[in-house]
Amino acid sequence: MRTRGGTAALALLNRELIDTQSPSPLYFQLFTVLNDAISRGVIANGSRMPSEKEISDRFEVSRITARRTLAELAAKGLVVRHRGKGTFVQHAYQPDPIVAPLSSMMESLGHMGRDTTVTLLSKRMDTLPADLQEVFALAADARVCHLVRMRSDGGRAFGHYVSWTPRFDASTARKDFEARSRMELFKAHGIKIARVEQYLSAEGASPEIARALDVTTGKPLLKLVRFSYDANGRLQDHLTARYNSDLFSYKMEAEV
Amino acid sequence: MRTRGGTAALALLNRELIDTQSPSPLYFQLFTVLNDAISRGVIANGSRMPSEKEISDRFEVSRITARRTLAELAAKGLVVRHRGKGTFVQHAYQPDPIVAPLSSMMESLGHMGRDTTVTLLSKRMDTLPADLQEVFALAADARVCHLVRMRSDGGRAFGHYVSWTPRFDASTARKDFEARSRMELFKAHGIKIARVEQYLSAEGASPEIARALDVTTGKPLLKLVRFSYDANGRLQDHLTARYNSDLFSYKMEAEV
DNA sequence: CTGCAATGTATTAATGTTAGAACAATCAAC
DNA sequence: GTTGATTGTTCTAACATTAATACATTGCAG
Repeated sequence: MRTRGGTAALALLNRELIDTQSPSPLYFQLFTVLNDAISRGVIANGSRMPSEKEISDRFEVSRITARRTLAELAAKGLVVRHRGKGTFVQHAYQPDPIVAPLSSMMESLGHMGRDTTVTLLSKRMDTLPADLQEVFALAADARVCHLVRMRSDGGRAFGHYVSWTPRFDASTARKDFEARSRMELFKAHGIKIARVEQYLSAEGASPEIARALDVTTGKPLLKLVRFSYDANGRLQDHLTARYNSDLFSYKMEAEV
Repeated sequence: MRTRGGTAALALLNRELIDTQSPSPLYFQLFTVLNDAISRGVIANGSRMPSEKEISDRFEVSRITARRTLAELAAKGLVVRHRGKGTFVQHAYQPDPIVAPLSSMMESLGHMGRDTTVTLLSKRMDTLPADLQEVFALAADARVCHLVRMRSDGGRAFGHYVSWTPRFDASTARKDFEARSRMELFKAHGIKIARVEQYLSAEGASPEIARALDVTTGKPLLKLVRFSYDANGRLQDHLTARYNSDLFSYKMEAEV
């Protein structure tokens, strides 16, 4: 589906990707473009980056801007620079992005032949945010189990989950949330999910989520919102997942 | 699924949404936040915006920055400002975002009870970009039908499509591409699609696509890439769709 | 009319971004 | 060694962003 490290692919990195009219600094736009290209493997690990002059010519920016861009990449550790030699990608490289089947429950990340781990970032009983109170049809002061989790692959976080589950209580151990699947936890709490509704969209990373996923604020993320209902049509769980789409994408296959 | 114009929803617009450390100007981050809030109806049409002072307090920015933000919104025509009175949302309001079923072919936008129209932006026979040459397994100099289309609802563009279809030729009229469904066109050209593969991810709007969809450059878009194969497993069509997720999202429902 | 809230205007200042230019230092190829 | 390419350093300059402060103008409630 995609080439890796081909010089031809570099041709796709052109002037069209940055916008002189945008209020966002040029060096930062360029940084975003090259950062993504490196972390997706479009520019192969170990290969030479375009020189300051090449960048300044190709993207029609000053050498100052090209230089600043490479300096930011170097500061982030994605490239190393050597006077007289050039700039080289040095990137703890990750394998192909994870492609998950968009199945109904999608808690089946295990069977992708990839070991992913879950980290519990926060767990507390709290009142629902205003926009969820009506969909849960609970009292405004009801305390609901609120989880923030993160899913990683090879030490690199690619998914961020925020969930609200009224029937979960404070008793469940932290380890259970990390080790046991969500479906197991539902079952353990006597919750039977009969129907799920999922919405897919895109959203820029908020500062908090950007920190968790180690991306820049505002980076486009794939967003999934899932409502899980029991047999009585009662909402039992609300999940908002956000994925770094450099590392993760959903796949759907169908015979027609 | 979402509240509209509730004052409670305004509480979600807080300091957490902007990032002082980001190289992107504060006024522009704030503009993005408020722009999205307005165009999604979180701040209702006709309602009063927070005053310069309220914004400057809530987001912890100077009045200058708050002012600049409101000025940008006014310049874009989303709000009107009156000295002594305040700033008011004046927005040709669109109804609820389109929610499309994520079915295998998804050319069935018609049955959402919404009239959407397709505009052909460009049609030409051209050579494939480097990254597609290998997946199509065609000669580098082969000329393939390249379409750029746009889908709108009520005059507002929400989807942008780029497609490559070797079997399409120059003979098909522009009107056919706008009026007839993609499946009909496939059939008319003797193409039988047997299997599709779709990938969902997120991507920032490039300057070109930002213009077409009337959004700011870099705005997170929902991206769908579809490979359509015939019964022989031969790739017959490649489609890249990008959606403004303020106006459009995919929905999946499943009984468990 | 008065007072308050809101936007409009102006000034000053610190800091960041972008560009252009010149020169130094390093490396590799010849 | 010489040459060319590349990064490193140092200037100048123009412009944008952000903040703090003060004051003017308008609309409205009392």
